[in-house]
Amino acid sequence: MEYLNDMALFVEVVKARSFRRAAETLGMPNSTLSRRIGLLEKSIGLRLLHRTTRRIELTEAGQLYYERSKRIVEEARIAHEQLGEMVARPSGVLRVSLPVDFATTYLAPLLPEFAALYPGMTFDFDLTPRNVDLVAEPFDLAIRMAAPQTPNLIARVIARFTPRLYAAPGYLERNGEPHHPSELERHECLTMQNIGSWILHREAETVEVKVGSRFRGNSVAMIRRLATLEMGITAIPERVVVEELANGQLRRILPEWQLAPTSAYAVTETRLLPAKTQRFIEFLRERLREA
Amino acid sequence: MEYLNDMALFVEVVKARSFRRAAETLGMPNSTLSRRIGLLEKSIGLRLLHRTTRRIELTEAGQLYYERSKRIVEEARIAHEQLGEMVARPSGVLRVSLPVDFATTYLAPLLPEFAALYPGMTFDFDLTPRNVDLVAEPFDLAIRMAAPQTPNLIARVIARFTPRLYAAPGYLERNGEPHHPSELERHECLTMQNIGSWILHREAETVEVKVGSRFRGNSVAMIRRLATLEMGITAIPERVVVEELANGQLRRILPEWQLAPTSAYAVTETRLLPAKTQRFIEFLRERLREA
DNA sequence: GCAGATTGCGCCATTTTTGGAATAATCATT
DNA sequence: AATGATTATTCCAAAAATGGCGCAATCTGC
Repeated sequence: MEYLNDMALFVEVVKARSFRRAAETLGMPNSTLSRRIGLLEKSIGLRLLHRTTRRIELTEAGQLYYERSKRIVEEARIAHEQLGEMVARPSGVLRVSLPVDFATTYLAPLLPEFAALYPGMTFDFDLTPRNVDLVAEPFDLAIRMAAPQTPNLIARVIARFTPRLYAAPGYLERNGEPHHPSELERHECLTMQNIGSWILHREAETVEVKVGSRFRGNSVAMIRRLATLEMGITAIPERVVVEELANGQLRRILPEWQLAPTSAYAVTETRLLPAKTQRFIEFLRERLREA
Repeated sequence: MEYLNDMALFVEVVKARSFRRAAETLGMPNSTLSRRIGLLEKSIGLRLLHRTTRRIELTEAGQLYYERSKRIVEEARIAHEQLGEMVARPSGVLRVSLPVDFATTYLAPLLPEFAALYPGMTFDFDLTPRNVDLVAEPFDLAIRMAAPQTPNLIARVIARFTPRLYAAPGYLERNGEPHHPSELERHECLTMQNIGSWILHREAETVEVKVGSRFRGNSVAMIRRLATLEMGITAIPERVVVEELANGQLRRILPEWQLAPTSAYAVTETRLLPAKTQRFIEFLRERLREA
């Protein structure tokens, strides 16, 4: 079963009708070519071509073998070219698993442009909080808000978020506006699940404050809604609340302070990705570098 | 263009749904298999299968590649099996170039049996005294009465002839019967072209006698005919004149003496022969060992 | 004819590939 | 949860393939 490469060499020799020319087009020394063909013949126990130094002629067996081989080699070449196209030209269905919030806030606005860029692509988004199994399920890509600790998964940062603090004017009127992070501990701080404290930065200064409230959720949209409903202070990237800021539903507080940046990751099972996936990640990185 | 073998390995891995099992059926260490598949993936720039240590799953690219590859590999396997059959089961046309005398005297009687042995074979005999070019002309085999001095031609002895001396009774009556080789010089000795002397053996004794006559020919049949027509003494293998001996046309003389054996050769362009040629040579060697 | 050019093949130092053992990682079972 | 079994991958010494080079043989242009 180790004769398949030699088959391709044989086809090339027959096509070129010469060892030397075949070796040239193949980019290999003719000593190698000659030996490989000789070994192929020995392995099947038949001489495939009569050779003089000036001319080569197919034997009966060689004729038969060539007729079959050239088709086989050609088909193999096509199969590889097709794969090559997958690497070069984005097409087909891109299956992405990603969090709802990321999809609606960050991805959705970018999609029309990306889709227009690559007309051959279609999209299949699975908006789910769970961490899908990239190996078992047919996803090309997952977007995660935290780097996966699983080994043999490749994670690339596609966006860095710097959450800042926002609250509804009504909430601030009722509870007062904090002027230093330390004051946050006595406020309602709307946080995502599993978050116990905020680490706040101002220039080189860093303050960690324990935060908490009666409301927690795993949805940024939910947190934001709670904030506009004057339920508390939230730490959230600016882009998420740009509309609420514009119409006055929310107002930034402690404007000199910001939280430690968090990142969004494009997670894949491998680095050897088809073009559709590569371009998508590339595009997101470019557009979301500093979100 | 060096990925064709790896394609076969990939197909095997997919079929076995496991590297280990595939390596087993392929008879290779799984370390090699793993590395080869990995290199294949790297060379095309796409991952073909998602692997955990427990399960193998095709990627989209892998699925596509497998669909194409399995057909290609299967066809290649069939092509090789077909060649294998050419080695194993003799079939097709056997083209032989051989001398007329060998054909009529030695080969013809054997042909019915050989032809019956291999019904798939047909025969094309070219009876010619010239030395055909085995490389340029489509002959599978040439039978020669002398070893070719050309290199890169393979000659196998298929028969050894021990010529003995015969003459027609009428000739002997007229010219007397010699009782020692030395007497031959004054006889009409019918020889093949280019033969100047006979080397005669009796036990360990050797005598060389200059021979010659008014008749020479390159045909044994011609020489034999001249002998029966009482034109002289001839040195010829017994089998050639068995009929003439039986009906008294010829008689053996100097019965204790015989000429140096000569050989008939099966000459081919290579040792890598299809079954039809191999079996033919084999058959001739068996039946003509001591002619 | 004859000389130069071309071609296939054998030889051997060098590079590449291989294969067994160790390692990492996953799944089933307790 | 933890253990044990199974499996893919990595590492490194050993084996194999490679590729200039020279040789022998042949063909082409003069």
